[in-house]
Amino acid sequence: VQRVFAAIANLGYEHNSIARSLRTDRTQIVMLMLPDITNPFWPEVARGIQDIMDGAGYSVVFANIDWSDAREQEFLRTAMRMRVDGIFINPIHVTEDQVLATRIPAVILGNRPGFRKSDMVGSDTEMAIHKALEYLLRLGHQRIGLLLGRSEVTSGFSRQRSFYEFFAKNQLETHPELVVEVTFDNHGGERGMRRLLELSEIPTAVLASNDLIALGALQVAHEMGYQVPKDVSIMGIDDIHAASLSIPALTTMRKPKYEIGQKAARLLLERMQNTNDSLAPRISKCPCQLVVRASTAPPA
Amino acid sequence: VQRVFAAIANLGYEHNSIARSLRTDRTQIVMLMLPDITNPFWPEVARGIQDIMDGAGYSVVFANIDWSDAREQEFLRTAMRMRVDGIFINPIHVTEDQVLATRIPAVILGNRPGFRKSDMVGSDTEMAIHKALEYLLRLGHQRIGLLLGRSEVTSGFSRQRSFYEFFAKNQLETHPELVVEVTFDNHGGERGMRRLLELSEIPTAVLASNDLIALGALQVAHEMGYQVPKDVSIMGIDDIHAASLSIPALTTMRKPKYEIGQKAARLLLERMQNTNDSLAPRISKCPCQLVVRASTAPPA
DNA sequence: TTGTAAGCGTTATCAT
DNA sequence: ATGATAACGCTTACAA
Repeated sequence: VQRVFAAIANLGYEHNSIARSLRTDRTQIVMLMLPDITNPFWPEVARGIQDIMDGAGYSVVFANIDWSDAREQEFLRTAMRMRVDGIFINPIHVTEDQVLATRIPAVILGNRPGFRKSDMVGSDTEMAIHKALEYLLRLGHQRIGLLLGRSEVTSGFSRQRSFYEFFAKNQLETHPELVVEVTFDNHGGERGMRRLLELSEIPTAVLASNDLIALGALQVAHEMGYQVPKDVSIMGIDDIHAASLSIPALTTMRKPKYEIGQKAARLLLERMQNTNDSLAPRISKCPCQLVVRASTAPPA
Repeated sequence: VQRVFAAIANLGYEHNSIARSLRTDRTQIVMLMLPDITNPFWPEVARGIQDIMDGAGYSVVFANIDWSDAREQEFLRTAMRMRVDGIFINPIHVTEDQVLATRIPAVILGNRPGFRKSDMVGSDTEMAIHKALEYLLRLGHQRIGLLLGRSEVTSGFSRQRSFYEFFAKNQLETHPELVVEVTFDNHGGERGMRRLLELSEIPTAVLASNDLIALGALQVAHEMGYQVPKDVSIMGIDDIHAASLSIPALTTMRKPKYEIGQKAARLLLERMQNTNDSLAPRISKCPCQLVVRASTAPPA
């Protein structure tokens, strides 16, 4: 018997998980669908997911959607074909019905008001914006610009609403010309900041929807001869790695990326266990944390 | 018959690729094994790989090794268990024999002298260093520091050799104290740069093994009150996205990341077709390109 | 052309 | 306990 085992080991035999999957209808594979693997925000949540899923015996497979509608649809079908046991998705074009139609347990990454029957884990964007504006106000800023990331997804709008809510609550006057809608990357930040700095009266501080945008804004401010934070403060949201490397280093609201990943993984594991049981959908919004670095200061 | 098809479509039926794989012994899945999904270098080569593999009907699965020996071994076994049709790997601890033992067609990403029987596609590091040093020399720099990324892998050593070769060829005197070995991340760059700037006579230019290191160095130079590039020039290698966002933007050697991915994918496809045929191992080193930005200038 | 049956490597079930 | 056998859903080879 021992010799048989030895022989088995020597021949490099690996259990055929294909056959097992055919029999058990479980693949021990989950798919993580992301709009853009290039965005430095995701790798860390991916790591949180992986660390939990690994422990539960699952392999995590990444799908790179690249903001494409067709690819997102296609990967949803691929997930069905592969018979993956679960899905993590930051949905862009896809609707909740389409996700549910796969009949694969899924957890939504991010805030998607349209997904009411699904587990969802994101960060508390409203709170992040509130805290950020509060901080800028405390520094003495009154004239605050907003570089508002905008995509097909609704989160852009909710950010805008948070912004106006805060202004109303603090009895500050709003300046519509200080709110600029931009794409979610650094090009958007560059274009948006250029517009803000071409105003006759520029803002004393600028808050961006994410760090990529803020970094683009920083770059443009520098090019146009403005000193940050002396002439204008700039602040981001996310706390991606690059935010600590810029000069000046970026003040930002840190999202608990790793924890988001962990929490999502735990939700999916539960969901996969209670298969026929109708577990109520849970949504969790992780709190953000102010990280003060060098890109913000009191107005001149 | 049409009604049957309609019913099939409505029920969201997807072909069971598990059963097919069991029968055909092909999964149409390839695995991409990376040491650190967080490093902004990889996403773009991943995209090159995906675009080609997608076209050939393969799904690309990412494995995040996280620099861990155990995980690397484990994922190699997972690849066998999953019966993936091919592997892309940037190997860290794993030997060529271990990869060959899986009997899965593989392409090596990067330069690994130890892998003599495998297809390999990386960038021409020697040439990159040569071109970089040549450029700094042309600017008038004589006293050049080197922040040498160091890992278990041998590429660090070959970079060091390129460095000394270049100095010998140009009859420049070498200063051993100007060569500092650091880890491959921005912390390494910070620590290394601090050491260089604490020397009684600091270098007029610093070349780093990658952009992450260079960005860390930039940060420290700024903290310690040195102006870049006036007081000291800093240069990186890779041209990651963040390199264009730093202030000053980083001069660097651009590696053709997307093309590397494409070429690797094409090699793997060939290798998977000529299964029993003994195709000779091909190694390709993609040329790097100088990208001049704002972090380099003639010495004061 | 159309249809039938064997077989892929497991796991689960049912006898022994 | 131990061992034989059916079944998972597909592909393919062969028969009608």
